Formats: sequence, structure tokens, C-alpha cells
Amino acid sequence: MATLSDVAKQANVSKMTVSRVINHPEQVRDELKRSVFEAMRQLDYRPNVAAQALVNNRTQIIKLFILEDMDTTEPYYMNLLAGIAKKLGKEQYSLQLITEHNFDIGGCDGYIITGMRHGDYEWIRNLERPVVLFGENRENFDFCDTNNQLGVKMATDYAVKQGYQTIEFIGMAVKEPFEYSREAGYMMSMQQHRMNTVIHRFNNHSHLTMDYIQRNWGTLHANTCYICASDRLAFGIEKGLSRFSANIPIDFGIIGFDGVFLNQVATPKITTVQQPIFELGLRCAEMLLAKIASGGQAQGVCQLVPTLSIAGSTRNNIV
Amino acid sequence: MATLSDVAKQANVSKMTVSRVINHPEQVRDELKRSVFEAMRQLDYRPNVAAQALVNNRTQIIKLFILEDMDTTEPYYMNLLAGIAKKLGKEQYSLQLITEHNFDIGGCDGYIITGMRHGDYEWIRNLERPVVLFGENRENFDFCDTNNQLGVKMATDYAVKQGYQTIEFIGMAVKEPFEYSREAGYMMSMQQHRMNTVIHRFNNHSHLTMDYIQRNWGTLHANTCYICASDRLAFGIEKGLSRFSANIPIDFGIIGFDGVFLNQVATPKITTVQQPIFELGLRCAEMLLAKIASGGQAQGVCQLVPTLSIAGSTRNNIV
DNA sequence: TTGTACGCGTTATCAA
DNA sequence: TTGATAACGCGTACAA
Repeated sequence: MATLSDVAKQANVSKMTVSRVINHPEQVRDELKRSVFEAMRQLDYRPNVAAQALVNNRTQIIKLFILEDMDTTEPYYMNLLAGIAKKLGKEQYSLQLITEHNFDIGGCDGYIITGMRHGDYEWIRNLERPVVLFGENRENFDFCDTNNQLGVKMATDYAVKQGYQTIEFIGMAVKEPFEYSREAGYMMSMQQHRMNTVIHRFNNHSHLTMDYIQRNWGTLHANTCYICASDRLAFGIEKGLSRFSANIPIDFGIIGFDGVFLNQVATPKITTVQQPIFELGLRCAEMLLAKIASGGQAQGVCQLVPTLSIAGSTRNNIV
Repeated sequence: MATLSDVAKQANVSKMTVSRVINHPEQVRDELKRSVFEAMRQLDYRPNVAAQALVNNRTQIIKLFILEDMDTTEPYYMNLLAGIAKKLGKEQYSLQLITEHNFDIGGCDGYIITGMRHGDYEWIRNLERPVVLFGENRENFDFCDTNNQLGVKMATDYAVKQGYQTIEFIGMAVKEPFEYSREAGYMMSMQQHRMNTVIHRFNNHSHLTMDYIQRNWGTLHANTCYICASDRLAFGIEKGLSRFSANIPIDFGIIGFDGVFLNQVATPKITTVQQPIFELGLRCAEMLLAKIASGGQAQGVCQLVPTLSIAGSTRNNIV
């Protein structure tokens, strides 16, 4: 592999000129710059990341903590990871993945953390390197997330437009900001339309919502749309309704949230609030690298607007 | 962060002695070793990975290529990744993830590649660093994988034991070794039991097998078990049969392959060949690091035995 | 604007 | 068995 010195020789300059062409190009004459670039091209020069890291007192490593049990979540994280990886790769950073299976060891330049719950914020606050969270929080950490409230508001507005007379929210039984925001989106839309609100909450398993439908089938009335806080919950609702050959989407509408995987196996496919997970991964990484470069300055939040992906589980009258 | 020199001072020895305690402990007197360890403990010494990488002419980076479209695969890769990450973290390696979204850049010490198809082997062969594949292949690459043949054989044997009179294989329509092996496992079991074989093949989408059942319901006969090459295919079969209120598992049995995620939302849960994905990730990484350490020597293959996870989609008579 | 000297933390080599 | 020295590739400080 070619080094700085090799390029310097080839271009008849000193190492430092080559280094400057890379890091402070404004300090070098255009003529020299050209011949240095030419030499770099000829030798296919790539900076040695380890040497850069050593001299800059950095590691070029980002740690990604996934605090949730991955087996019970949609394949959500793989897309996030792909987004993160794209940015990191471009900037010559690499990744260490920390899960329940392996504990932390060694240094890094910064952290991306996701799946955190209440009790986690304390130790996260004590980390000595820049942190960006993936997931809404109200503890003043920089974060990226879907705009949860807006997403559910869009979903609820759509259900209203489609003329469902009863619109109920199927929430997740967790006391976390993302859930509060999703419920708030539902409440806001319902208030605007002066409709009555009903919120049920379940742990995030499809069989729980399926059971719910089966136990309460007798009391359900047609022309209802269920706005669900996850595709899992939505999937269970659909399955329960299908058991009674309910007329979806005419008598019952279903809207989910996530739009990652589950939908590929649902019949009919579920209308869902589609999160831009890959893009969010990118943004997380960008935010973190910017934070590192700036010496740890707060970067604020990045909330991307999801899209409502319309499918067969809701009426689709042109309005 | 404490360095070698700090530890050396604290222990009243030279840097080299400390370095040797780490890398060639047999060359150091026990007494010195003890005081060096004590100093390392006191100062919470951690080797500087960048410096090690620089002097050893390595990068401490492994690249993971996922050549498949992740959105259409089960959340399979996250478990693989967790396994890989565990081993890499322990050995102070970090990861770069290469997918369809980002192209390769910069150096590394070795590759783990998965999701490859026919045409990929040529460029893989030309890589200049050690490679381990995750996925059976017949091109002489080192690899880790489930023992696909044995897994399906176990599944088929079980179906036979449960007394299903007709046992059909629902395969994936791909010309890849893992599929050949799974079909071979079915064939082998059927031959041993002198039963007639039927193999259908579909692209790996649940709606295709669901459609198949719906179109052919009239011609199906009870007492049949479907051995499927993936949980997706199995999921579609179950869904199709459910449409006709078929009696599962009495009249129809279903066995899938993978056991990752899909099963959490199936009713009844599907009996499946459970792959030890996390463990396989570990092994992949171990194999690759061993290969790197040995200067690139072939490591052979590692085929782990899956377990048959028995659930409600097959009869369960004590035999 | 360009070049020289030095140091980052570690390991291999060779001498003691 | 242990220590001094040089080297890995790069960037900063300073000198020219």
C-alpha cells in the first residue's frame, strides 16, 4: 500500500505537502496540488486509518448499543444499521455492535444508542464520549427518530377521511416517549374532528390483540378503524377479525406503524405508517460524526416525516 | 488513557517487558509478570488498538458483505451480526458492513460474506484478504452454515414418525447449494422410508404458497405433511390451509425452516428447523480470525446441527 | 508557501 | 530474562 512518503517522492515534494493537500488544501499552490493529486491517483493512495487514528488520538470506531431484545423486534435494526454503515464507511469509521450478548470493551469515538428505556438514561448520561440516541426522548439527548406524533396523526386523519365512524387506538403498554407521542397524534386528530377517543393498550405481541378481538367480537360494531402503534399489534387485529370473516376494509379498517417486514406476509396487506429507517440511520451517523468533529457540541434533534403506505386494510375512496 | 509507558513506570520495568507480558508472557519471570499485571490493573490499562494496528500493518477491521436484499429476508442477519460482533469485540476488531447501499472503500484484514449467488464466486475468489463465507457452497471456500441436509432429514423423519402418509417438499426456486442440500435431506429420508417423493418449488414468498393451496385445495388429500425450505413458504401453506379451515395438525402437517421471526405471528405456531444463527455468527468470526492469524490458511467448514422446534403445526404423538 | 523534526503507542530486533 | 532502539504512517509545531 502506498504511503504519504511514496506519494511525496512521486510528486517531488515533501510528505507534509501531501498531507496538507489532504487536510489543508488551501495552504498549497494549485500547481503542486495538481501534481500531488496525480501522484495519489497513480499510486492509488489511501490514507492509513490506523496511523491517522493514532496521531489524532482517536479510534475511528463508533459503538452501537442495541438495548432491546432483537428477537422480538421487527428487522428494523438491519435497515438502521445499513444507514449507519453507509455514513461511517464513507468517513473511514468502523462499528462495534454491543448487545445483550457481549459487553463493552475498549475505546471508541462516540456512541449511537437505541432501544433504551427509563432506567438507561442515567448511565448514558455518564458516558464520556459523544452520544446520539436513535429514539425519541425527553431527557435532552440529541436524537433521531420518526416524527411519531405526526405519523399517527396522518394515519388518523386518513381514517377520518375514509369515513370510519369509530376510530380506536391500539397502543403499546410501555411508558415511553415514542408511545406517548403516537397516542398524542391520535388524540390531536380526534380532537380536531371532534370524535370520541378510545385507547387500548397491549404488550407488543400480535396474539394479544388477536385474543382481544376474539373475546370481544360480539361487542364490536362495524365501521370502525383501528389505529395501531405497531405492525405487530395491527397484524393481530387483522388476524382476529379474519377469524370471523369480518369485511376488511369495508366494515373494519386497520392501520399499523413501522412498515418494515411483517407486512409482507399479511393478507390483506396492512396500511401502515412507513418509517424511513435507513435514512434515519444515516442521519444518526451524520449527527454523531458532526458532534465528534465539533468536540461534543449538542446537535439537537432530527425527526423525519414518515409516509402513510396505503394498502388493503383500509378503504381507499378517492376523496 | 494509560499507555504502555505508564504501566512500565508504575511497575519499574521497561515498556518492552510490559509488551511481552501481554504478547509473550512465557518470556517473563513470574515475579515481574505479577507486578506488571498489578500496575495494569491499577491504571486500568487498555492497549491502544490504533497503535497495534499501525505497527502490525493491520487494520483491525473485518468487512461483512450482505449481498442479499435485506428487506426480503427474515431478521436473520441481526442475529448473525450479534454473533459476529461478540467475537470481534472480544478480539478488538471492529466491523464494516457493506450492502447494496454502500460500496466498499478502504482496507480491512478479512471478509465475511453472505447471501452470495452463482455469479459472485468469481470476484470473491479475487479478494486479497482472507474470506469466510456464511452459507454452504461447493467452490472450496471456507464456510459456516447450518447442516441443511441433516436439518431437513430430521424434519422429514419426524413427519414420518408422526404417521403422515404423504410427505411433500415445498422448496425454494433457486439453484443454490443450500437448497440442493435441503432437498437432498428430504430425498434421503423418503428413500429410507420407501415413500414417494413430491417436490414443488416457489420463489420465497408466502403468498405464492398460499395461492398454491387455494388453487389446488380440491385435489389435496388429508394426512399430508409439507416440509418447507423456509418459514415463509410454510407460513403461506398454513395460511392457505386455514382459509379452508383445514384441520392442522391432524389432517395436514407443516414444517418450516429457519425459526427466526415469522413464527412469532403464526397460528398455530409452526414446527420448524431452528438454525443456531447466533452461534454460526460466532463461528464465522472465529474462523476468520484464525485464518487471519494463520496467514490465510484454509480453515475448512463448520456445519452446525439445527434443532427441530416442535409446535402446533404437526402432530405430536409420543412415539 | 514549503520543509524538517518530532511524537502518537506499540512491537520486533538485537544487544546486554 | 530484560532493555534500548528503530520503525509503522501520519499530523502538528516550528523553521526556512
